[in-house]
Amino acid sequence: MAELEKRFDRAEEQKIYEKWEKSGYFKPETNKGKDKGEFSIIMPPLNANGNAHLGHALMVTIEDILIRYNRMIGKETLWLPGTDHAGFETQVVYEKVLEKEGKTRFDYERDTLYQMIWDFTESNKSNIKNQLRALGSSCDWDREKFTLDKDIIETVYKVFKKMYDEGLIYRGNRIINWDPYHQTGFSELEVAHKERKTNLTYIKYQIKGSNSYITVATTRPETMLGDTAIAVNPEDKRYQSLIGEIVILPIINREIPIIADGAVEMEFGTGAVKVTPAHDPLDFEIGERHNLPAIQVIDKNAKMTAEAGKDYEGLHVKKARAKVVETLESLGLVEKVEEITHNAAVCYKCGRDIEPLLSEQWFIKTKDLAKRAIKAVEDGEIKFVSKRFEKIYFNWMENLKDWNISRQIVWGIRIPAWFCECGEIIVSEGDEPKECPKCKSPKLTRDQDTFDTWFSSAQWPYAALDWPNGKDYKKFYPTDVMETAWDILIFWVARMIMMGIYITDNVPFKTVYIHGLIRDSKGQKMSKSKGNVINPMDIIAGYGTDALRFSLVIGNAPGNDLNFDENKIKGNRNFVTKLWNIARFIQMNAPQAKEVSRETFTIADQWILSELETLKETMTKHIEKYELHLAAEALYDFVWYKFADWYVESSKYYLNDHQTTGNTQGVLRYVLSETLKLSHPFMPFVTEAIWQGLELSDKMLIIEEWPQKEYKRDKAASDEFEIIQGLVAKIRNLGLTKDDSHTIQKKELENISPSHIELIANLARIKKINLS
RNA sequence: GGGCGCUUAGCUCAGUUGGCUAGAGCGACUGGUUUACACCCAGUAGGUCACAGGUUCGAGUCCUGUAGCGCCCACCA
Repeated sequence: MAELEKRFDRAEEQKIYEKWEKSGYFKPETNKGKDKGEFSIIMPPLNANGNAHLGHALMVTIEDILIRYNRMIGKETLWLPGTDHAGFETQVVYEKVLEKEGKTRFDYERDTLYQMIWDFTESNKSNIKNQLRALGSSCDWDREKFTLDKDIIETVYKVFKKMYDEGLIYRGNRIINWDPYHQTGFSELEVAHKERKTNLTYIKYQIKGSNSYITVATTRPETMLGDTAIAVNPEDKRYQSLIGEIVILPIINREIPIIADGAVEMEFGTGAVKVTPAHDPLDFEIGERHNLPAIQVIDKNAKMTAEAGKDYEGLHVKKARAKVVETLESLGLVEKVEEITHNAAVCYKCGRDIEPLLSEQWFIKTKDLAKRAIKAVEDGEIKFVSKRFEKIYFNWMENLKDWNISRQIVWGIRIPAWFCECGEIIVSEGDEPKECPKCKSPKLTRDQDTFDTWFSSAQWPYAALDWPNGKDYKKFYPTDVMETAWDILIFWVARMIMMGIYITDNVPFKTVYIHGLIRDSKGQKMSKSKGNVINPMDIIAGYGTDALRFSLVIGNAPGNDLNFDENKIKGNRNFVTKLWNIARFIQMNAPQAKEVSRETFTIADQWILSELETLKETMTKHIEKYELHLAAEALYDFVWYKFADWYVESSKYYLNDHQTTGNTQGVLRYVLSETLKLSHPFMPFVTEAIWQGLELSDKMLIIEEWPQKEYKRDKAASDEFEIIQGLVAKIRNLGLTKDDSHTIQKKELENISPSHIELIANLARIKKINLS
């Protein structure tokens, strides 16, 4: 047996990890035949476009704790790792790489660009996987998946076709959020809103056949070139008589009707609104209800089209806006201009303006999918930790819109649809179609677009498990826990629930554990631009993985954001060292396994064993309830303030008495080994290192059994030991030295056996206690 | 406009279904080189649990309202 070093060497962590990985214990097969059931977690696929951050560290820590605990319980435990191509996100990252070389993505052919991003992604993947290893992730790397794996794409295609055939997916020319800078459409979720001051222009439209006008207010005067109606609220008394009248659209001189629609707010502006179905989401809806034509006056580069008239064609919207206002003013049609603050739609990544415009895209009808997804949570088939996230989930699901799943980018899963000249759309889940089934023409062009990344990640739970026939799918679906951060609750979790139920007729997971965001010490979000990002690998290098993991978990209630504080890490590094030193003490003083005899337990033995039983119960209960922060706290308290401070201290006295030496050694080793098992999910490295260093068994700690109830408590003995602790503390605070003696009154020793007076003197580090 | 949180010791936060004198870590202060550990040991101080009502034998915990802070969603053109 090699002697433990003075300090736990962080470099050992890597070796321990290699041993584990080589052993195959990360695989569910480790517990095959134990008949304790299954436990599974699919790891949220990591974006393969950068390095691991502290959020990943938190995710891995929580999941790894659950996995290691369940593995020790004896369940067949699957933790499936994966990476995500992260379509648009990765493209944005990669565009920055290109920018440094003075290029843009439009400088490359589709296939070349795809290959370049592929290579970029591959190198990131291997980095990030090594970072997960450094964090101690005991996931089954042989089952790793990538969202662009062949089998995943096949699943995505199969599902797309099924949804198309069943009418849940349709292609439509609808208003979408277009990003002229990135040249792609977005779903509602990728649009951010920025408060901004802007002019609200009041424009007069002449009513046909009269000299009177109706005034509308708009922040986007240039879109008036595409107006096809004026709308007022049907309840609005001011405009009752005008409904059905025709107005002359200035500049263009188009005749458009005044219509009534309930969506119009009477309080805003003049209560009359210009309707531009092609360039405003609300107007689009009004247009649909009233069968209004949609005239596209803005193109995908945010420039005016020919429809806007030759005076405006080619002008950028901002220039066109100024020109329209100028022209209207010269015609005397601008009533007034007010400055207002409103929320402008911008790209969530770069903050540039979003242009709502008409575009052919693929949409998912979400209404029915949402209904079932809501019910599953209402019925408790899926539970959220913490429960408050259910409210957010419901709030969003009840207001869902159809989901635009097509993106005009190269990096992603290409949509398997072909268009024929005859107008037919062919969706194929497999090979490229040879000819149009309708007109038999062989001239088919494939859709250029790719899927929204979330369309594939929404399918992750069943796709990664090889739905529908895979062995893992049959055994582990639905998974037990989906663990992720709250900021992708609706992007991802909600959509997985919808897709999972639709495809498998079963929920994709039973519990959703939501963790918080990690902020800097001042509570600010970490971001590259602020320069306050902390790299978990630096923390690991400085303090060790165990200290980092423990710090991320202790005192952090599920779902709450966490302010990262290096002092906390330091404190928990000290805790790791504490455990290490307990082990060193035991190695020196109880080097061999010893049988214990229960009949001759000392009060200290009784006390620590009783406390240990309590700890086992407490920790098990907390972990089962996903209260990892409380489990960690109980562990910390036991190891430091009970085991180290009192039991190890009193063992110094008992080890010197040959009558109690053997039992004390046995109990020291026993309590240590049980403590290591209980600590292992939280601090896997140091515990395994001690376990093997002290040769506590011939198995690795990672596959030891989670501690079960073992000792019956002797309450009287434990109580007595606690009274002694109080007494000792009091005496120690008197500032006596080892040569002093101290006199105490007999009545203070009421519940203490006289045989323990020497123990008290010993713990108090004084020579002798006299009684008076 | 709708929704969700937060407000507990100087700082960062716990506090499970309402139940003993409200806890931890860090910091501060007092004392201690004790044969595992100064990345240590024994202690001390510090809180009208944001505020105001209510329910209850009992409220940090449940209800109502107020204030401050934060976040999410949303079609004020």
